[in-house]
Amino acid sequence: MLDENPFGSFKKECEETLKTVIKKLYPEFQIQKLVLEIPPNPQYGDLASSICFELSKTYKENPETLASKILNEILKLKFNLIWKVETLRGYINFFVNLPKLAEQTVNLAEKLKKEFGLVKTEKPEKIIVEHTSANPSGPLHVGTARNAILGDALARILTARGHKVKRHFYVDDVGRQVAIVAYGYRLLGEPKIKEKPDKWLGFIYTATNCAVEIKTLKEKIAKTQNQEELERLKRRLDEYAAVAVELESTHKEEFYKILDGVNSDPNPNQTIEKIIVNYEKGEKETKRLVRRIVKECLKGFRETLKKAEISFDSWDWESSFVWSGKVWEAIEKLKKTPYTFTRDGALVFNVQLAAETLGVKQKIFGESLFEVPQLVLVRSDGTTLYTTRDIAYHLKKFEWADRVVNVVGVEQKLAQQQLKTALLVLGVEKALNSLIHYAYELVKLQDYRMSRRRGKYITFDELIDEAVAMALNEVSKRSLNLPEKQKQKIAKAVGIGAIKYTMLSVSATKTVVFSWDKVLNFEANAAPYIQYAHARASSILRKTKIKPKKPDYALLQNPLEKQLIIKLSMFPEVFCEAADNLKPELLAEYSNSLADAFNAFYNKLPVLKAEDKALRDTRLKLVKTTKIVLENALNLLGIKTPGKM
RNA sequence: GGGCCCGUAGUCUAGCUUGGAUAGGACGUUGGCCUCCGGAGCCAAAGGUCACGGGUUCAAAUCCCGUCGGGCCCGCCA
Repeated sequence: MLDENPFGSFKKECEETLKTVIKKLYPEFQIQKLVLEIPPNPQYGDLASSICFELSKTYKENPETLASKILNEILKLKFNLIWKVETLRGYINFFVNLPKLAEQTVNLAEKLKKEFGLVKTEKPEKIIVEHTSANPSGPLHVGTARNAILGDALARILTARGHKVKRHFYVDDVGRQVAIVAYGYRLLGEPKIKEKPDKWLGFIYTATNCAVEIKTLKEKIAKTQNQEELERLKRRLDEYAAVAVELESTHKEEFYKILDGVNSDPNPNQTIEKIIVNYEKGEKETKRLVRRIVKECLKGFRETLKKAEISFDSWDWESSFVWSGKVWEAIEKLKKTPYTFTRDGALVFNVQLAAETLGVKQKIFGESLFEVPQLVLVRSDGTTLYTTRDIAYHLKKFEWADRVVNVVGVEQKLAQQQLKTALLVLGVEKALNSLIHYAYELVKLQDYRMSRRRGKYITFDELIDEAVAMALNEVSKRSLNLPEKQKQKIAKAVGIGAIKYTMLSVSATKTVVFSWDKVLNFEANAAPYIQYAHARASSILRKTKIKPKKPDYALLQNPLEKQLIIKLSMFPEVFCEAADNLKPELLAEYSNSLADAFNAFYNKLPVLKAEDKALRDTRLKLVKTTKIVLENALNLLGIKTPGKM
């Protein structure tokens, strides 16, 4: 691995050097940690250690004296990638042998090309990445887009690391939301679907839900005496009335048909529940209706995801785990443990007791002493709940997988913890460390909260279409002589790249406040900036037929060249860290800083018109390496790198 | 009531796991740069009580305790 990681080799050498010397001078000193860090200023070297501050505690000498003693010993050793070592104010500063580092990096990149930096793990695992898994009752929106983009990047990164990765989409077809759509669709007389199906079904969902809410709220208001409660109900009714006005304006005829249907139904909620129960039973007519709707919705999802170049290996239907009896098998097994009991006809899982008995309470739920809420597994009417079915699903996942990464919103944290506990009860021991909830925060809108129920959301389609249109406009301004088809291709790469970068560059634990301005401002967004750096590198390489034969890396003396070489040499390390810690944002940030280094280099130093041939050849090598690294890095994030833009 | 997450210039954001030298970057603002490989670019300037208060340490944005703001969860919803 070290041969494939130039900067890592340098770091390793610094570590070894320090260890050797400290062991010699202070044999009894236990090195706790030997962290080498990148100094704040290049004049302090390329890597530095503050170990002397640590030593000074034990040996009561001041760090500067210790540093010079250590330096004395270091200078007796032979170096490979280390060029020189200095001390300053107690720090030991290592300077890299730049020509050597450059040569190694460039040669590796030339040899490995698309594989450069993608260092393979020593312990390949079978990993399932479950992501997106949007409820099939309406279109993907900007929130699920964040999920899809994160999940897709994680899958790409883990695959590149040498793991066997499968991407799964969990189709949540069992449950209330889909049942509501089924109800509404039936009220409409099951018409042929004309527009994009997920969008159309999203309308039916919102309209039906709205009609049911209005009816239910009116009934409650008629019965309520409590003034405060009455006010609350009236406010909600007003909200849904507003939603109704909007729905009426888009699909008037259909909306009234649904409204009338719901109003003439003596008990709509009961009708919806009946759909849920019948579907779970696998009753023929309900099955036909629901499956039809969900299939249509998934068609819409696929179309959207295809535009974003996000694909899946498996679509796992929740219902299949119910019908195959797998859910009940799991329930029966849990029933036999001491951790379940019956309450008011429902089957309840005592998560707290199970976690404590298995000794995993702290590990799963943290240090605090709080009482873990119990989990209802089976309703008193005999139907199952989401998390129950998820248990069966995960038993299946772990039959194949060594590790399961679930890209699921942070609001489901408790459910994921309860799920993990259940799996441990059922004997899936690897779930303890290998069931990973990759939690991400929600995407919010500036003025209002997104709400599927109220039909207030920005769809992934709208987002893509707007961004691509905007990009096409920009491309047309700049590259007038390109054929239309190529312009469109570039616009797609730029527009979608901008969306993906926006989602990937913010840590998953932070809420994203969505604004059109942020995504569509290509000046501010880093994706077009990075792609531009890549296009410039490509342009240089396009313009020359020179195959640099005799580069001389000692000629690279300019700080801008140095900065670029160091950045390039760090790519394998950044990649490994991103992959092993599931941190795509590291690659986003890295790509941006590499583009910075390249753009600065490009602006100041001529490549093809360099002062002499050897220098030209050497710089050409750097350009080539930059192109390779930018491609590899962005590719891991699912972002394209067009040669022209 | 309990648990978890977030708080860094006017705005957005990195760094927090593993404490280290001058807190990186972007938008916006101000001022420069196309006889030179693509100006979606480059250079420079201004802008910070790292929410607040304690503590640990030679050293705290980073670790610990507390406070305040914002969010999420604690459903026979998903």
